Amino acid sequence: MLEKMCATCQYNLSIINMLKNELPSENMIDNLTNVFKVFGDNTRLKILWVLFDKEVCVYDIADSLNMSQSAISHQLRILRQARLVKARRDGKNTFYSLDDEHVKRIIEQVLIHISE
Amino acid sequence: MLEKMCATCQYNLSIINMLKNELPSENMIDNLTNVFKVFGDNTRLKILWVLFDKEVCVYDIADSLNMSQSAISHQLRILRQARLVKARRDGKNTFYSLDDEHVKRIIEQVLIHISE
DNA sequence: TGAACATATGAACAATTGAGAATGTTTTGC
DNA sequence: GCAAAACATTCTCAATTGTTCATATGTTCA
Repeated sequence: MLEKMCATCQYNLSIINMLKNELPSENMIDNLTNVFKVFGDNTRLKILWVLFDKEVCVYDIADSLNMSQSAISHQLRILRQARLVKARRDGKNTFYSLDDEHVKRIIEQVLIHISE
Repeated sequence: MLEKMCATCQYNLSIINMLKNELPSENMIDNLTNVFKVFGDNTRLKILWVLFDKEVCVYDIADSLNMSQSAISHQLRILRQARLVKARRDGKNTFYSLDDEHVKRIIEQVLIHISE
């Protein structure tokens, strides 16, 4: 299946190859685990899922997950700080969406892992 | 940069595209977050880093991370249960290595995310 | 301006988690 | 068989984390 890698794959691999021979700094490890910790919560992962292909306001996220507005708002702040989602205010509503394509790619890789 | 995706990239994207339109089951979410939780700890991430390109026994992992054998063993069990590392006994030693290439790919994606 | 709606924040509490200490289990060499 | 080496496991405690409840902030419109 891996006959020939495209530029994207090669670029990605090069990043990890650069680092594989030495332990990264404690700071780099912190940055990495902090991102993983943000993904490691059911509520946050569901929020990301809701935002996969559309922009949604806080109330609608809470509604579709059947949770309180407060709980969702708290988690959205954590997701925002990790730069996984971005917010856009429109009148009384704040609409959230994924900050970049990496979010999908990260979840994608874990999905591939558990589906084997 | 994304001129044309290779088979690997397309396969990967197809997995997430399949799922994006509906909330996954609670069970699927649990499986996903459990993997993220395992990655979300400094000690475990460093262990994975040590194992990136070689097989290492418990004592040597503890030594290179300057931590107790007990702490390392504890985390290795969690990594084993998540199928991120595998163990091979050779006499008195147990050698650990990454269970598959996904481990690298998962960390790789997060590295790409934080390096932007 | 003030009521109504949408969202954010703070404090408190319960649940989870990582590390250390002590102990248990396997394996090797004598 | 026994001692030593290499790991694994159990228990406990301190620290972190997610949720709820109450309250604050911000926005629109009459």
